[in-house]
Amino acid sequence: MAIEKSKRGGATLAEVAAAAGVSKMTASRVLRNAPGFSNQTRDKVMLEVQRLGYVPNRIAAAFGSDQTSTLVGVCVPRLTSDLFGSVLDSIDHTLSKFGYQTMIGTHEQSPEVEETWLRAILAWRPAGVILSGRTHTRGTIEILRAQSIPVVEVWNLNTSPLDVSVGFNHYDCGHEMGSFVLSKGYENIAYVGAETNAEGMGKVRRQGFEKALQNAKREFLTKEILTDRPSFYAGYYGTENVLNRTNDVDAIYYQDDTMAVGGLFYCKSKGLNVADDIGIAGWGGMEIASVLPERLTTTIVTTRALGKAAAEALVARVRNEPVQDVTVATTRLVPGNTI
Amino acid sequence: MAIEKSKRGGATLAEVAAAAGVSKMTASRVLRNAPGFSNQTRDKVMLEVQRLGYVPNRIAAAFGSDQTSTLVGVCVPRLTSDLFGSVLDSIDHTLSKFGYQTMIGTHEQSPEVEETWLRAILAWRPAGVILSGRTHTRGTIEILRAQSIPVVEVWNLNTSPLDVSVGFNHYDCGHEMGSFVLSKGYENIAYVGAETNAEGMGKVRRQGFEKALQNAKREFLTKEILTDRPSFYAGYYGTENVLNRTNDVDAIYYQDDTMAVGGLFYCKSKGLNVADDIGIAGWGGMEIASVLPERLTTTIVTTRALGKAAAEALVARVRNEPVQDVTVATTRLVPGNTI
DNA sequence: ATCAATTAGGTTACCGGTAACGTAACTTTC
DNA sequence: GAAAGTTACGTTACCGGTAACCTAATTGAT
Repeated sequence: MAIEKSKRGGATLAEVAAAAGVSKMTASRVLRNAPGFSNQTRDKVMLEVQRLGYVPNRIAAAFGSDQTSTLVGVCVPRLTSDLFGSVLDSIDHTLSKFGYQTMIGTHEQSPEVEETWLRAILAWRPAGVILSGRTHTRGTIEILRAQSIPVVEVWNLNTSPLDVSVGFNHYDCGHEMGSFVLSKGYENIAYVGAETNAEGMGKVRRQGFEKALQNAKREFLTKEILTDRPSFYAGYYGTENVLNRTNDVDAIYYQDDTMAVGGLFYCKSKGLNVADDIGIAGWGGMEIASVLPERLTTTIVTTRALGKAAAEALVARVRNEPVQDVTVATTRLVPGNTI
Repeated sequence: MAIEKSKRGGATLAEVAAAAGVSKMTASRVLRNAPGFSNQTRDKVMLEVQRLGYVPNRIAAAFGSDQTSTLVGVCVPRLTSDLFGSVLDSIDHTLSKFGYQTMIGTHEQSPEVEETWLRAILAWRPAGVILSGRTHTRGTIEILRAQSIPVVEVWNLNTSPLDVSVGFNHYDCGHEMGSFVLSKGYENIAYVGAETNAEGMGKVRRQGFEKALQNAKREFLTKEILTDRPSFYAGYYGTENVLNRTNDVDAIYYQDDTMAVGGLFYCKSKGLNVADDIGIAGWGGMEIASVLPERLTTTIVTTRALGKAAAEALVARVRNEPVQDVTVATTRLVPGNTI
């Protein structure tokens, strides 16, 4: 049974008000729980709302009020990632708890795609936007400034954010892991990552790691950065490339845990003894690690807390409440037995 | 540098029109590429659009036209799943190509949560909604019917859909896998799954599998259905429970590949010889399988094609073009060496 | 050359709420 | 007990586009 499309919707607020014997304005106040009506009036109005099956019209509401909606635009690199998925899920849950609706977009690390998305989203006069790009185009920055709209930059920690930033300190994550790997006696360390359109935060972690190497008068023996999105297979393949290139590598730092796990399986398939023959370190604390025989050395990140903090910061900005400019979400290096 | 919030936005269409020396209506026609203007006029208008940095106001547009927006609501079980993430990503890409914006929600298999989400979304007068719930509340069905809005039910194949259905035939997936596992000589088969609020489509696959067992005068030796969302560890733990319960099991059918992989690692950790001692079959064709030493026997599903088909079906419904009521997305049993 | 069809515009009214303001009845305060 | 709030409404105007309708000029066909 197909439902036919009809332009005319259901009851309007005016009809509800008329049926309840009050003015449109009073009915509006009841529905928004704005002050200025009695309990008796509320009951009358709500009865008619029920009886007529009134569905509020947020388009008209957004139009008629202050020209901003309860929509929030959220743009993440991609949806097929447990990490970003978890952040987005947490953002959406938190926002909806505050009465906002989430409009999504993906940019695959391309600032240009982010700008295109932003232009489309701004036409909806969102209450605010949450971005996750590492860098933004000049156009993105200009239109955000012109629209003077609350912006939360999430995922990466931006010390001079457009507006508010909630993120992980990727540099420190890399640096801490670099120091840790070195402290375990590894000397010839490679990096394996994957980037599609532009550099994501994996690069920053790599730079942090490199800094730790520099402090020990060392550098990456080799770097393998595939033109691909991070995945198990990308880690597998990248490791194959690295190990075919040189036999001297004794440890690999991976862009994230999916790639690390892929690399782990490549090493095992070649009969290498993980940790002894080759050390493996990842980032992200992904769930797969919980079932592997090896305990993966990685950095656990609090994605749900990050999403919640980002959404709460945005709501606070929208409400003109004081907000901390920069919030660091916690990360924790967890030594396993792969390093 | 924080951006201050201001209520007054930028230029309006009237200002653009005045600057270009035409009427509002003509400017509107240019921007929507509606017929009725000359090239010369378009150039004049577009010049002012650029110069004034005009951002179209879709809220006003939706309000002033036919009371439906270019918003589409999409509600999936959860965002932390490669499978659902991939479907959502594909839906979003396809919709945005057609000029629609995606508003998301998650229901965690709870029809009541889906209804709550739907009520909030309908206030935005979306062009249509895409649902993924296996069942809907009476309220959901009633308000969808009352609003007479295009609805695409996705993921599961619904032979009597509310409106349009695009999905996998989960029952056949299960039945096919059941027949396959039996054909390989396995006799004492267990099922391991995970459900949170309510039964998802895993149950339907299980029923299909059970039908195949019944045809061979058999049944599941035991079923382990955890109160959890499917995950690697849930599969690991569920397998532990099953194998602790009985020694007779010679194969396990899992709700999906994440659980199957978790189970695979449990079996290996106990020194079991996969395929010989215990067969393992999953569903979903998830990427992790590409790096495992074992080739997982599973059913590959075309999530991107599913999302694209669902979005295209929705757009066609919105445009009142003919749409097939029920579309089956392809699935393919891929024999590996774990069965 | 004349009439019909097409093209390029303009005019008017309206969508469904909400902000701002006004007002009458009731309550509190000194 | 009168002035000063407070409460519970109603009235008016307006948000920024678009549909529907109308007009004048141009083009095409017979």
